Amino acid sequence: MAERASGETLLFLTDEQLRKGIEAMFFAYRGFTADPDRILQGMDYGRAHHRAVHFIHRSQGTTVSNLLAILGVTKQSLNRVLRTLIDDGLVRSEKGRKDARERHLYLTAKGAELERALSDAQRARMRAAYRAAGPAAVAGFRQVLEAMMDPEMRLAYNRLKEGGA
Amino acid sequence: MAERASGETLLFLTDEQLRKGIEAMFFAYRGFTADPDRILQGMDYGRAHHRAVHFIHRSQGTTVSNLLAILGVTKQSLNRVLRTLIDDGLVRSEKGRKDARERHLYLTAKGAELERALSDAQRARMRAAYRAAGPAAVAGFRQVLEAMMDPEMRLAYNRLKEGGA
DNA sequence: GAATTTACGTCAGCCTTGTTGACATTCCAA
DNA sequence: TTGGAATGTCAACAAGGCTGACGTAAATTC
Repeated sequence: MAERASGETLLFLTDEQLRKGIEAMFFAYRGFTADPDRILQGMDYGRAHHRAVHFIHRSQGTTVSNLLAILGVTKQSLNRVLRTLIDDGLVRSEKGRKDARERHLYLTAKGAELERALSDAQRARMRAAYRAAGPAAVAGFRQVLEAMMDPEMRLAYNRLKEGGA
Repeated sequence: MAERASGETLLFLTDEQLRKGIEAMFFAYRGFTADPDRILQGMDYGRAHHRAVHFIHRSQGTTVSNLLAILGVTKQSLNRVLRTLIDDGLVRSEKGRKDARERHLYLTAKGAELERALSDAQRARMRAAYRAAGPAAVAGFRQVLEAMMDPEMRLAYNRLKEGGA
């Protein structure tokens, strides 16, 4: 607790400590997805739809290939999800003006409504966890998570962070 | 940064801050699973096998129903995974002595070998992240994750923590 | 202007991992 | 002895990944 946080000192990390962290990630991620999953079940949508809706909301007008890079799935997989969202009127797809090959994606009012329901639920849990742990813990939480990402994902993450409204 | 960590003060948490946390979880979890996934691909196993092997290693001699509770899947789903692991000689299943309905699960030498390969990879990433972030951040990381779990999962997590070698 | 590349959509088929429902067995406990 | 718990297993299905192949339109390059 009283040590330097700047990582110059090589920490002694036992396998035990690391294993606890691994299991914490596992169980916490379950909680992290539980509330949106509950909302989605019963609708014809799943976690994949949630992810698409989240990132389209985040970056209105983003292109398909950009979304592909962020989500890290194949275009066939994304397309299946996107098609249902478009057919159901949650997402609008627009030909690019500058480059007409690109499709720009937007949430419709209906899509924004679902996004709000999902993110409200997820934020509520995150808020409760943040409050329970306190601001210093939150800072550490974010630091460790960022350090755990693959470099490309860290880039994507930071691009999103900046772009934030 | 200079505030109390004990949660008495109600924090002001913007949707922006919370969203960043949500996205950090998403991208970090991808990194978290990436290395074991890479090892598993090519073998006949997947992430579900990893989880089973991990928790059997963790609690040698655990029963099927205990594993079921920890993993949060149906017995049919777990059984499929378990059967291949047993058939391939990675896991040994033993009738209980006290209660012969129960099956106690153990890793064989071969199973322990796979477990080691997987957890070495996962620990390496976790270790790097912990070192990069520093000990104070690590404490916060764990606090927030624990606060994010569902209560039953937190119980399971804590039971495992105590049981640790 | 022709050839190539890029962005996207789509069809078909496969795999893993989750689900529900039904049923059999074994065995503990009241 | 009888009900319920712990387990195994069969069948069927769905979500959401994947690969491979093909088509089209538009941009870019030669």
